[in-house]
Amino acid sequence: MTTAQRLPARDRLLQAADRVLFDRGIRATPVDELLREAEVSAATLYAHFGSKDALVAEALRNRLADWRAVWDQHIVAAGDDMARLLAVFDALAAYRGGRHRPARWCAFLAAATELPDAPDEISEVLGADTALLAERLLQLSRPLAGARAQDLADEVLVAYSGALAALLRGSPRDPIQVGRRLARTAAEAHSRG
Amino acid sequence: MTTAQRLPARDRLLQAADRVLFDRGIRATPVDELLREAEVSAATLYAHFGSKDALVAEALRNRLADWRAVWDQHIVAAGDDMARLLAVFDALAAYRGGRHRPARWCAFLAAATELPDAPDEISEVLGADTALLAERLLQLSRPLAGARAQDLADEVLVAYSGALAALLRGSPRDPIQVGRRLARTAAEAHSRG
DNA sequence: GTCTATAAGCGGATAGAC
DNA sequence: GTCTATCCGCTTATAGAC
Repeated sequence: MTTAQRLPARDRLLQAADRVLFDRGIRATPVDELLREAEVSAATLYAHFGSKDALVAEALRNRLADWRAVWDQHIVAAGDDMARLLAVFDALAAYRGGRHRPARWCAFLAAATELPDAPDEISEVLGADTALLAERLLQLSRPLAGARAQDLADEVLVAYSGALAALLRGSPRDPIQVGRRLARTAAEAHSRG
Repeated sequence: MTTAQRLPARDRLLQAADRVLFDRGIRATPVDELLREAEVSAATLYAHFGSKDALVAEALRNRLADWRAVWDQHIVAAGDDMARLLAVFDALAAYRGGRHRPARWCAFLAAATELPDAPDEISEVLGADTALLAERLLQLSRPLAGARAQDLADEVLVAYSGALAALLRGSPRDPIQVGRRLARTAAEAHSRG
């Protein structure tokens, strides 16, 4: 183990952004708080990113990459078609229990709500998250639902989004498991034809 | 038909708030825009409500009352237990097609995200919406799922929240119908025991 | 060259005075 | 109803430290 290294300012900023922004709220978090958390000066932030929005966008892109990787792992580890489809819920639970401080609900949907007039750079990340979900769920639905794969994929996307929104709501207690149940039942119904 | 009456300033403010706030965003809408929309002066707003937050809270309370009424009607009009449980989705579709300008997704969940440090007055309305949903869905689940009514109610709440979140996401195309399907399948599964 | 500290500009939003 | 004070948040300028 080498001595503890201090990360460069840019990385400290991204870490602080990921830690604070999606937990306490993007608009609710002033730049000064990020600067304090990251122990970085304002000049450095604007030298590296140019704006708060650009820092938000980069933090979201990193989060999407991490989420995709976690989801990948859970798909690979799954044993059959049903488990592969439901892996999105296990991945979500794992992601939220992992090294990130869990967002209050969903960083991408929160950004969409909090920043309705956000620069394209930001709305593109939500679009990319949604596209990733829609495409993968469709692929994973095919072996289970055949010609009705699109219907099943839509249903799982709604169940997944519902788990996230229910986290924000605070009810039911364990929305990710509830969403998973919902998705499993839908998949079984389509399998029976 | 009598001559068109000009509503009092307080009502014009509440109408403008309902029209603009939940469509364009609560924080994204400056007070000045509400004043222009309502054709009211700032002094009047602060005389009646005291703050923007208080106006938001009142607009949310009105919205919850209207939503409850629409849901009521759809439950009463429903023909059997299954239709009564699924009425929440038909009511949602009707509410969004009704006299309100539809919110971008959900006024209550949006308020929760946009105003994480909101005064109690505001978070209470989200709590009331969630409590209304949870209690009613549990009652409506009993005839269909018996001892497992709580599980079914949780599932419908997640499907409902997912329909709303999917509106924000922009995918799938018709999330309310997808949520309804999800809920129906869940209910059928519980009915078969 | 990278980063810090400080300060100040500036627009926008809330609130209250007149 | 108009006008204004005040505050707050984002951004930039300046000057200097490691």
